[in-house]
Amino acid sequence: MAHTQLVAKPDAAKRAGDWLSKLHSHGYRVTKSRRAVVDALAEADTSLTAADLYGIGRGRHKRLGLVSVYRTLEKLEELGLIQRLHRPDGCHTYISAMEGHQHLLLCQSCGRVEVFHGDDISDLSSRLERESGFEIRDHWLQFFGLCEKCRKIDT
Amino acid sequence: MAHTQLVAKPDAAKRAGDWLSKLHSHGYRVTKSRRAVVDALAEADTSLTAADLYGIGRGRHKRLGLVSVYRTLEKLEELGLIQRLHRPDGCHTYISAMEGHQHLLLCQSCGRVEVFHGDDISDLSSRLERESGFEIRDHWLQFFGLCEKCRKIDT
DNA sequence: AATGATAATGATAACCAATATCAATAAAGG
DNA sequence: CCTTTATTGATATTGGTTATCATTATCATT
Repeated sequence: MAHTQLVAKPDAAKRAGDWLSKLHSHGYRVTKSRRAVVDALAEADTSLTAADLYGIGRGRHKRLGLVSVYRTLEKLEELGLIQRLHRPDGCHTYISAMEGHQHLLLCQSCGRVEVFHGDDISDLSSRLERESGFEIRDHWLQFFGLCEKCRKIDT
Repeated sequence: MAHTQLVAKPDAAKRAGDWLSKLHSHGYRVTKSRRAVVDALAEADTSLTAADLYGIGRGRHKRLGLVSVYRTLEKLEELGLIQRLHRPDGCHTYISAMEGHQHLLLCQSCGRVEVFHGDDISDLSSRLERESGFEIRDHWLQFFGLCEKCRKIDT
């Protein structure tokens, strides 16, 4: 197992621009609604729900509709630019996907997300395929807890 | 990492009896509705939704209501007798919890669930706590794919 | 076995995230 | 500038889950 390390997030403005050009290069139009959602999510350092993005996005584009938030997120996920997270209550939140599939550390209090590298589960995965006969297509590895700040606040 | 091994499920009738006595010993009453849900889930070899259990349970107890299914599942989970699983679409399914927290192998086609042992993520967990400052309280490790039967059927 | 306090039930309504509908609007290549 | 058509947003709808509440049934006590 390689050394585990936390990953620093790249610059938000650059990322937003990258996402918009990627949308454009795939035949999707760059609209004010999409700009608003992309900017909001690219700047975030926590995972956000569609409702969160709707609230933030309307600060930038007053006419923004909730449905457009969902549709934009759908496209961004399809292009592999963001990752949809599953919360224990069944709702979804979204974060930018830095490089392919990520393993995550989620704060149950403030929503902060840390991404980590260095855990190689491919050998576990292939062992399970051999022993179970399954063809493994996807996996989730997520840790839930309290981040450093929230540990101090929540006693 | 210890040797990974699949786990065989214990006898269904015994398990159902155990669950009912555990409910009783915790001050919960043993009703026909709860019997129906408990029996249905204890016999299952796949994960089931609340609606599934409602359908199966009504074969045993005609008056069974969907709400009682949810309430029974809530109690069983509270007592650590079953485990609630999170599907990518946000819905929930339920399986019997054999021994504490389980790591899972889920068939995306038929719902079959295999439990496996031998993956020790406690060292990964404690390493992440040191490096991130998080206090880790829970985790998910789930693999999704096709079981042996469904691989053959779905080409 | 009968009683009674109260946990549990189930029909119904309510809730909420997510999706479908559809006429009106705006992006972007020509 | 202009036309095509992808996109928008208000609204209605879906589907899983939870809340409400009068009625019923469990089970320790008698």
